[in-house]
Amino acid sequence: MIVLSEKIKDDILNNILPKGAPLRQVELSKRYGVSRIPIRDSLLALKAEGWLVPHGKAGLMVPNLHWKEAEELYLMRSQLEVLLLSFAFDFIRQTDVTKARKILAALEQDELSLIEKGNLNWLFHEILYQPADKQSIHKTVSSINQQVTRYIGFQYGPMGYKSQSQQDHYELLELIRLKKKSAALFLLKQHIEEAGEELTRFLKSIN
Amino acid sequence: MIVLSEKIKDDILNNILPKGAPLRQVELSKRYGVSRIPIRDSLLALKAEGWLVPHGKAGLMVPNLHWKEAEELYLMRSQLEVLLLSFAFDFIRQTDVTKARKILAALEQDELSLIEKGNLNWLFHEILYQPADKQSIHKTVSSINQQVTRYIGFQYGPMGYKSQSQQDHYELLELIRLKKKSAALFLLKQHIEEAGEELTRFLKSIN
DNA sequence: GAAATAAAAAATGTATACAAAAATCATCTT
DNA sequence: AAGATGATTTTTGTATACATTTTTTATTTC
Repeated sequence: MIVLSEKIKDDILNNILPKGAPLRQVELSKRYGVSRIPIRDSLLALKAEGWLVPHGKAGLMVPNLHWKEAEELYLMRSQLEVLLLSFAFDFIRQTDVTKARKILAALEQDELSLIEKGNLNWLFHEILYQPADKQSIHKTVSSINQQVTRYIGFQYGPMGYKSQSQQDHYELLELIRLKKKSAALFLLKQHIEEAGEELTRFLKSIN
Repeated sequence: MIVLSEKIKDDILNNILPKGAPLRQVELSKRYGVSRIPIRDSLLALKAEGWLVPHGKAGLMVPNLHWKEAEELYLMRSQLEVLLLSFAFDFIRQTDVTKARKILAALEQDELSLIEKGNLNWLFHEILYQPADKQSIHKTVSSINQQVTRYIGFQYGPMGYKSQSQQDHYELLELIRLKKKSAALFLLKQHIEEAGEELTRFLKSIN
């Protein structure tokens, strides 16, 4: 079985848990069929990762989605991921590109859940960053991307975002194949910034 | 009383807890005079924040210091903090500069503990970033700086680092006062990169 | 009727007890 | 003697029970 905190993350992503209201430990313990102790363990870990925020003097809650947070997450992504790609660039092998291409193919399918799409998207980027061999940065960026998945329901739902994003992905692989480093870095920066801007614009519009 | 996880952090910083060996929950519960439950709560939170890492199949340990991690932490600092300063720059007020100056004065004292010095150093930077009003980025940068404090024993101990750093700080305030934005951003970048390089060099030399 | 206070209820925080898993040690085999 | 196997001990993981804090509700006062 998957770890409890991952299950809770999924339920946050799928809007099963209420936003803005305190999560009740007994409720959760009934829902997941365990005692309050492992629930507490998970909640505290999720709090440390930014998935939950304090609610008043006691209790934790799922924070509401906010365009400002999305904007900042994408800002950090663009800064750190361009850095990772620049370190990785010369070490990306043909086999990496092949792996990345397979993920893009998998992304073309239609029967994917939001979470699966989000994971595949991150997996694609991850393959390109791995050769940088920067574990600490990678970990931070991974955590930021996890956070971004909270907003992904919008990205792949109401927004017709997918196609442009996929096109960027293919172009990026092509630039890597051609060893055009600065062009690749610029495209990646654009790709992330545009995704961030589009998402931010959308979030503003629905509030 | 300070929260338990903060107390444990302090003890990690002061090398009171063993590095590389699993932390035993019963030992810790005796040391801190509480049961294992709050110990577990703290350990899991610290794990999520990167202060502890898994030890084999079970248990957590304080990771050993490694130049590679330090290097990466400073890389992230330089990327994200320059970003924060660039957003903050036009909103930094005279009162902020005054506050920052006071912190620098406090840093001149000699009877400060390593942790106090580290905190004051971060406080100085934080004052300059606050006007950017970027809470998510700020939170991430704050967490990275917390991590950096693990290495601070070296920075302010064996290394004669302090004076150069302080000088940079004063110069930075002066550039802000003169509204020389790009010069200030460049100095900050330099300041962080040099600190990172010096620390990294030192860590390499002692291994 | 609104604000303040006190009592009740509910929720979180912690300790103890037990279950499951991991690590250690001794024994056996080759 | 090195490695494998199994028993023992240790350690972590979880449930239950209790303590403390927080929140809610009811009551009082103006």
